[in-house]
Amino acid sequence: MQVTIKDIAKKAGVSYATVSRALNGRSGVKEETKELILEVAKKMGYQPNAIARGLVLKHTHTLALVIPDITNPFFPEIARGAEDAASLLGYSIFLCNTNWDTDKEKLYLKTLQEKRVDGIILHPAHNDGETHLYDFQIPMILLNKIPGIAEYSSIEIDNVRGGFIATKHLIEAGYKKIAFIGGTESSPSNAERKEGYKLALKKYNIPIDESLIINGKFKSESGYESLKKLIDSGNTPDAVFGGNDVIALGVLHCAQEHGLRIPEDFGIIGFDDIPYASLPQIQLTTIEQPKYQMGKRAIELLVRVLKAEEDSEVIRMILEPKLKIRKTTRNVSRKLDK
Amino acid sequence: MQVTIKDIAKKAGVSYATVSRALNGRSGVKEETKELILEVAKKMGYQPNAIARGLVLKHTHTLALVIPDITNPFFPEIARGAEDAASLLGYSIFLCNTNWDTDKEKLYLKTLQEKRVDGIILHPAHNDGETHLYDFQIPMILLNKIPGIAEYSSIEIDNVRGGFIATKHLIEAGYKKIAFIGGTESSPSNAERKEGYKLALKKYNIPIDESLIINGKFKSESGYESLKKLIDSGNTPDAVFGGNDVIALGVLHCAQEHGLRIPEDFGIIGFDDIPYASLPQIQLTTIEQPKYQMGKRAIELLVRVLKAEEDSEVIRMILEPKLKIRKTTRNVSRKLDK
DNA sequence: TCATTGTTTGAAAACGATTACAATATATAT
DNA sequence: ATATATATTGTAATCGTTTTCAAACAATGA
Repeated sequence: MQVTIKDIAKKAGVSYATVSRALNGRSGVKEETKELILEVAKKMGYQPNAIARGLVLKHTHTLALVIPDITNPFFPEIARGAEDAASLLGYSIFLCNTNWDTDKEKLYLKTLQEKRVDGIILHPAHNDGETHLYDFQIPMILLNKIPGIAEYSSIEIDNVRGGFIATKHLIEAGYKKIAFIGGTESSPSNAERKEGYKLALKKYNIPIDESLIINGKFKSESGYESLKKLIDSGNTPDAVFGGNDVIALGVLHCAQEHGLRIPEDFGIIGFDDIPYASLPQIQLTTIEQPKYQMGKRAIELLVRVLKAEEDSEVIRMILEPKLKIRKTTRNVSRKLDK
Repeated sequence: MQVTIKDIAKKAGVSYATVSRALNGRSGVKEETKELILEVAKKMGYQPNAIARGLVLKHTHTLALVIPDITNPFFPEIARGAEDAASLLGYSIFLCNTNWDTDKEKLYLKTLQEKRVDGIILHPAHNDGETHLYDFQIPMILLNKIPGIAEYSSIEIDNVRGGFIATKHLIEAGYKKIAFIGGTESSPSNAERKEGYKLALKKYNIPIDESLIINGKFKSESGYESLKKLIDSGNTPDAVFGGNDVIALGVLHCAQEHGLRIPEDFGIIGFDDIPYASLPQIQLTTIEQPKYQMGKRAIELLVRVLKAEEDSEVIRMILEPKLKIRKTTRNVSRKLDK
């Protein structure tokens, strides 16, 4: 049925050890024999069996990408970056959606261990209670750090800085009453972005008004509701920094419904730069996360630790967030022109 | 290093055949011994080696999803549907992006063969020149049929019907001059949607005006340009059926820029129902493809043929497109109310 | 010609599981 | 107690590779 190395050996009249050597380009095979073997292999349609090879070599050239949900617009680009890098380096990738469920995450990690993947890149479902990560056998790098688990390398972006830049942009564009509408309070990235927000206000000597800081969920509806509450209570801000783009989109929707003129009287900035944000009909100003790069770098880092003989040290790679000015905030330079 | 079945056998004082039997719940092991073995295995932290198992069993419980580009908003839901179904059935999934490149597709198919995946679900990069699919060894099911390759089962949607429904909706909403702005002319799905468009016009005795049928690319810019040309040449339609949502979005953008009142004076319908379409700021009327279902069904079908002993026959599963009326077309029922 | 060296090759063990078959232990019937 | 059937266990082959070690061969120099 399946053509094996032995079949080739028989037909070529050599031992299968020689065939293996020839096929893998090992030295110590006469050029002549090698050519013969290669030809026979081709003629017979030989397909090496990676399973058998994996068994003896103890690696599979397979990696896994474990993320919450590929359907979330934040992840496809990461996945793409990861896959491009992996395929370039000769690795295949398992895609695993945890659906933000720690139990499913555990389960996946278990199967991945059984399937002997060489390494894993994981975006944890939650940032707490990830105790199952402690005694983990397989090299792993984290997207988003988990506070308290120091043993894994990670790729992160500087959320504090991102929050700072976002708020600074709003201030420089002349907005005065700037609200922060965030996601889950327990999420570290949310906390960090908020910290950046406060930092910027402080730097420009703007008092921090806690009534303008709202925690909700990383959902569009949450952004919508939060702004609505602010407006209904007569506490309408003239700009908001959304904890992520999805929230900002909800905010935008609400603002539009209330007839606020954007960006003239009301500015909105998000975070992530998901594909939606750049749609001509949306044009959301936001902080870009280098998503493709995150995926790519994560794989490259992972492969580097795989190749390293000794236990490599823990590395934290911090990527820079970048301001993308579009149409939901006043353009600073235009303002300066006046 | 790694705990094997032999280690367990030694510690439990039995042969490793018995261990294997106990671990796999095979009959013919005394309850007592079985419990002992299970306990020892647990205590030693045994992780079965799927590679070794795969070698003898000749299956890997691994599938692959080969698609053009996970970054394209059409695919994440398919991927999610596929993965959910697969994980429920005990399979893992390789994610492979061909980037619309037949060579890369070929290469992936080769590695997947070497890695001995049990089956593949493939959305071909192109619908022609896929000759490498002919002598393929591994069970495969196609997303989108390839004309002329009859040997594979496939999951499709009825594009002709989708095109028909879309156009019918436009007609019933009272639009008179309906253009079709399509994607790549060579793409079968495009041709089929166009056919549905013509069918609907015929049914309502509307003459087909070839100047209102435009072929371009499946890109937003293409939709934008195509409508612009129509407008510039004084041939402005009062509605357009876009070959897919991305095109329709480009059309929408152009229409908005030209101050056309949507949906009062100008109607737009797309195809696919990508996530963008339902954004509150967009609200594009469209034809929904059951993307999640497509992924799910594809996996289920694939697994069914894997489990079937005999060569199962070729199955074509045709899914139904569904009209999603949103805000870029007049609502039919409202019109009827008058 | 013979020892010495370097190249090619082959035999066999190993990777970690499953399973057919044989062997042993236990239970049942006479 | 003996023969027979049944339940439990062990031995060894197998899956398709890679690789160590030793054997065979060819080439070189004395």
